[in-house]
Amino acid sequence: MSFLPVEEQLEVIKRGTVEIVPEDELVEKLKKSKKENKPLKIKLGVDPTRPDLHLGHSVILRKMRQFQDLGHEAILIIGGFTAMIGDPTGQNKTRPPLSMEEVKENAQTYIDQAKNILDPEKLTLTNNYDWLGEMDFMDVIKLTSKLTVARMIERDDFSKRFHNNESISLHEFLYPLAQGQDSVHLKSDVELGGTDQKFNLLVGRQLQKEDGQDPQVCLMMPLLVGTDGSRKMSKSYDNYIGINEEPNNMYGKALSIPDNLIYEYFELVTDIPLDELPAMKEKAEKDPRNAKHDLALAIVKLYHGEEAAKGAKKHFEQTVIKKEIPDDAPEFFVDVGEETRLLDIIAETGFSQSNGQTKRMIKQGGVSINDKKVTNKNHTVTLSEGEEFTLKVGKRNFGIVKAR
RNA sequence: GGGGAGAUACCAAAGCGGCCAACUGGGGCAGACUGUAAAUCUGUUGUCGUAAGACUUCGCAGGUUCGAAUCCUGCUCUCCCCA
Repeated sequence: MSFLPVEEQLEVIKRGTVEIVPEDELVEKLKKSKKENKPLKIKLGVDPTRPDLHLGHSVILRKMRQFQDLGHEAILIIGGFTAMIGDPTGQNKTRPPLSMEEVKENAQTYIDQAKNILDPEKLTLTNNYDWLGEMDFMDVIKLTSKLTVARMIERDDFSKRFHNNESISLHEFLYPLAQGQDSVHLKSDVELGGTDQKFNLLVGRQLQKEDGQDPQVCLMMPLLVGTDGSRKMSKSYDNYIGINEEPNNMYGKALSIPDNLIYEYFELVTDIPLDELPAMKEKAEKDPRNAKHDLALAIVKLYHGEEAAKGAKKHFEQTVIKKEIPDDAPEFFVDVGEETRLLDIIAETGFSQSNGQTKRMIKQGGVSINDKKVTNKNHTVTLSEGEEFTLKVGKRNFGIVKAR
């Protein structure tokens, strides 16, 4: 295949990118690749510890996809070996190491999900266990001699933990070296990572240089801010939008982001064309309400298709804006003529964690039957043949209860 | 190797023999409001029970006591200082 002009490639590559270190080397590599008609090796290491991918992960995976579309070679490294060490990056705690079995399982789920974003046909998959597992103690010691302790504790998260009197296990220091060794092994041209990975990516550069290789270019993507608008998107903060999430949830969550994030999301997690971005930016400022609906629609469409996206929009309008019962409310059944406690019905639906919580919600006016608030926590219902009612529990749990 | 400090509910952090299911903040949940599942304000926040109440929870295992998150013993883990 023939490559696009370097300028055009660069434009795509720089979409949403925070930093390219160093940019001129990237330009050189692109020129050379075009001239020799040889794709660049784009490396992305992933940790198979958290199998549920969300939009935060998608930022980097999408960048990887863009490189694929430009004709370069995407190499996904499953950190099988490194996961068994436990990556400390961005954590304030030591991560528990995983077993071989868990790694395999997680890696598979990861890949299955990543294939929603990457082009599986053009993807090279590797596992760093294959080469890191081969190293003997001497090799490891030689590797450690290439970085000083002072340099190591420069790293943001290490220095924070160090100053907060939190534990840092020695093996965690080996993580950046292991990751860097991956680059040496693969002779990667570019490594992708979040801004929190900068240190690790730079170690890769250094090790490649020492090995006499042309060092990789480090490309940092921003950490996507989560739906809470303040912290990075993460499962543990519960501010994430999962890529496997149900369309309705996905849509609603997308709408809950603060207005000032609308544009960023367009740029980083949707595929709207580059030349439409400026118009979106303007819309996000002038008409945030509609821009956000466009965004939610675009996101759901990306993972579930157009139909589902429209359905999610409708669902949202019904339940949240008009506060009506959605078309797709699940059904529950009670026995005909049997006096049944509402408490038990709700327990059946799974809308509440415990009877205590249900009682609390009733007390606070969070439960209604046919749009009428239930005030008595011992409320009972008796349905005759063919009778039914709509049940609302909390903000967004709807159900239809029928006699059986 | 020696000395010291600490481990409390989802997180942070009070409590230091009964009034503790445990102050407070964050988070969560609910209500009001809103273009929104945002922001704000208010309420609420172990499980079971109609209720009275019962049960489980304060690192783990035992013990003292009428009674322990609080006292004692052992264990595990973490941090600091010295070597």
